[in-house]
Amino acid sequence: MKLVTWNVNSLTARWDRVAAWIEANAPDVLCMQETKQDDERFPFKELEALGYESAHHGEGRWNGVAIASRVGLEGVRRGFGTPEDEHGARMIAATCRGVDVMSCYVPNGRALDDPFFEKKLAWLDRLALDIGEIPATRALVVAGDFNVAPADVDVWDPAAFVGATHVTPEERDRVAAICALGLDDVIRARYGDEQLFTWWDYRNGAFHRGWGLRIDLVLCSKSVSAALTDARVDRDARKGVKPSDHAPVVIEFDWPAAT
DNA sequence: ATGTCCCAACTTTTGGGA
Repeated sequence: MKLVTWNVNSLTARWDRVAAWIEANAPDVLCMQETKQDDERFPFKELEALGYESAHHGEGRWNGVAIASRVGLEGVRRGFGTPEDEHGARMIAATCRGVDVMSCYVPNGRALDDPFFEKKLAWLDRLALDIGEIPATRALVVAGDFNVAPADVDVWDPAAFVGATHVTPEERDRVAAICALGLDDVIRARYGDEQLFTWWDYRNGAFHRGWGLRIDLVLCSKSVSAALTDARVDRDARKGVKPSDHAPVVIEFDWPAAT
């Protein structure tokens, strides 16, 4: 099974590229963030023509998350059903061939002294509560744009981020707490100390200068990570005409798992 | 330090957000 997470930065602006990427890569499950559109514009029919059923949690101009699947899509849940939902359409969950999948767009936080930073922390706390205890038999993948670089190796220049969001102990502790529920950051587990990024600012030629962050994560429960056969970042998708500022993160795992 | 992109609207230019 091939599962992908990709912050597309407007599915309206990105549809041609996303469609071409789907055709070239044939994911079984595609989690998207920042669709930036309402259900009226969401390409349900176009995705269906490509073989996917999809579920969207959108709000229009901002945010918006989706899951497209060609291996089933059951038990769709939009948002947490708690006050943290006021921070926007940022979480959608569904079960795809027995794997519980969450597509998340964590609030950016803006700046350390901005009220939105505390809301970001609260949102991450809510995500941890929503995940809760993970039974050993449960297959769960929590994927998306976390807007947190889990460690300094995930930052092109840690000195440039002193005093900024995405790198603080408060944010990193919360991501670590989510992993401590029983989820593996499978890219980091696979690449050791190697530096690799999933996001590069549009400004300043950041992509070509290698100024990036690894903020898009795929966190897998033990039953999934034990079946993992590949995990990678499709950096090439950040190249070319009208790219998203994020690259897709791709994982593959044997599923149903070998017994 | 801020050179880009995307969206909406009091829309052809500006402001907000990332």
